[in-house]
Amino acid sequence: MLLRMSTLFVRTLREDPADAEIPSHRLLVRAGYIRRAASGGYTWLPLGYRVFRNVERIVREEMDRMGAQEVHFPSLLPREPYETSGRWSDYGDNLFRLKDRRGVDHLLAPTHEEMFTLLVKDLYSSYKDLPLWIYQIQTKFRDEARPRAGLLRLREFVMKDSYSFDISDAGLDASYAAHRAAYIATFDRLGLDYVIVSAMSGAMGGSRSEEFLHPNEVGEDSFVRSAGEYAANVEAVRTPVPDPVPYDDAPPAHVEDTPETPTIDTLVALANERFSRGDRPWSAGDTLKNVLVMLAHPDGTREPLAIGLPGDREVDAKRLQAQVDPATVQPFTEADFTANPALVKGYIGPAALGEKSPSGIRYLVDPRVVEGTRWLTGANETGRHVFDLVCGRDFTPDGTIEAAEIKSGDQAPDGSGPLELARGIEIGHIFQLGRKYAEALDLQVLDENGKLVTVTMGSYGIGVSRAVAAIAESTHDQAGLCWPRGVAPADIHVVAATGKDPAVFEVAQRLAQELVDGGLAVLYDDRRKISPGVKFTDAELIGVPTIVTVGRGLAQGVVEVRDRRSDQRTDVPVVGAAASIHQAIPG
RNA sequence: CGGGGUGUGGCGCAGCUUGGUAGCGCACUCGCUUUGGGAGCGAGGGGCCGCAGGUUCAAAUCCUGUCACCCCGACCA
Repeated sequence: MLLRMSTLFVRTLREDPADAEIPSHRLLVRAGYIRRAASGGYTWLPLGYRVFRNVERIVREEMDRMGAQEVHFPSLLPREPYETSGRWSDYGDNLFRLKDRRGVDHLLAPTHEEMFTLLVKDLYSSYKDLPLWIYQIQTKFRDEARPRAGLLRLREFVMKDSYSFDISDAGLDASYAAHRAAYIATFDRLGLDYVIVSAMSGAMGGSRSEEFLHPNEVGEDSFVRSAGEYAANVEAVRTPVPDPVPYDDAPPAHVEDTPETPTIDTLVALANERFSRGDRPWSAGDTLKNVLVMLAHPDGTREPLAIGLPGDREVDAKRLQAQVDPATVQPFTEADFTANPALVKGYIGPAALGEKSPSGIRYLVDPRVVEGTRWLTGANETGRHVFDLVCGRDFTPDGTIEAAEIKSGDQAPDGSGPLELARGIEIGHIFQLGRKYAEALDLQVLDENGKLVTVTMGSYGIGVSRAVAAIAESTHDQAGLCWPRGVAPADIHVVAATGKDPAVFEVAQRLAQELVDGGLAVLYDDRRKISPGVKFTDAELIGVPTIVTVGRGLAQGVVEVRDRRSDQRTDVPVVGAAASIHQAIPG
């Protein structure tokens, strides 16, 4: 394949586009790979589409290699299956809904669980047909509230989604493991770093779910990892539970006047001023903060919930939400306080909380609040707090909840050391769906005893367009893009480093053609009247892994071969140059 | 949905405060020169100033409304 710069449909930009902030977005636009066509929608230009197709090809090859079979669904789908599964409404505003000319509802598919399930139901009815792994590489539509960062979050994007169908839980485990291995192989080939983090699996719980995150500060997913093996989505982090503390020697709880202390900060300051203790000053971690929220359940009922946590931590809204799903968390309003007179805002203490308390409000505490721990907390009277309130002696919560924020330095639950917080781009997600869709859509097969059993499923996604952005994000440098071999738009970029000398063009042209004949994809800068400087900067911006410069070296009978990433340069003789260049390229 | 910001040629921007019929750099076209690190000179083409109302003799500029886009947050396989 020979691409000539003189005719290639591309225009490189000298300046960064104003709306691009992150490197992949900036450089993909500047180098002429993509153009914005809509909010959350990008056009692939020839260079970009070549990269896209390379990524797609690698994903496809690894899916085929594991034994999955490719199918292809429409994106425009009827409402009915999604109505049956509940997702027509559950998916919320992110679902693109539309009507046809007869007023019939349709949607643009955000994922295809329903259709895959129905397809299998349509064709298969025996355990002998399973396991089955099928996948597609498809355009997906999601009406994202806020598309952002170029290709990172789109409203129309390409995803590889595959689905496994098994008769048993053990079979699902095996299908899941097979996908996990295929994903590892895929991302390794793409040259993308990743961490595999355990993820929350939503309302059903219990099922296994892991995300492949490419660690990068522009990513939208927060995760934690330890120096050891441990890595997890922030929502999925379990707090190590401390051992109970003996409290025989603990003084009895005592209520003190603490005027004007509605916040943790003011309380700690006052405690140190008036109630200083010998061994160490009071700190936020000595206090027990009680936060109220209102849960809205899917059936429309509302339930107040009190969360007790050490005063040096905030409630993490995402972690809390993940814990209470499918209910949603709403703020506790002034009206709610009025409706619960037992709650004294700013001075709420355990005595007023709990299902057996006067308020009847369910009271869940952070796992660190174990038996024997003693706390400085609200006394349920304005301007008063209680000291030395011992958990298990003076109050008993209704249970624990993982809602406190994770802090860098917290211990990993598996004992592998302190956690570090990081950001990542979600490039893959594997998920044991279980029987949710099979039950909703009635996918059953006969087992070996002739009995109907419900099939268990897994779903597995790779964001193809997002992977392009992630690769650009992780490989670029100051001068431009810097593609790994395998996804680059070409193998070799041949630069005729002059605007006029016909001999240079002749040699460059011949060399480019020889490389093409050898099976390589070559981008050849054959532009006349373009100064060498421009060609060099363009080559660096475009980021083909090997740049061959034909120019003044010709006088000595050599051309320069340069590695884009390391900038290492070698002169090779013109005679036999194609062969030696080809040989030097791995793969 | 909350907060912030921006809409002027393909791209990046100035002009707006203080109304007078649109400008700069890059890119593009033509000519001459130049040719190993975003060349020089000269001559050109291209913009109903996001849209709709209003004020005014006159609106890119002032007023009202509206739309779009970007960033932060909320939300989100």
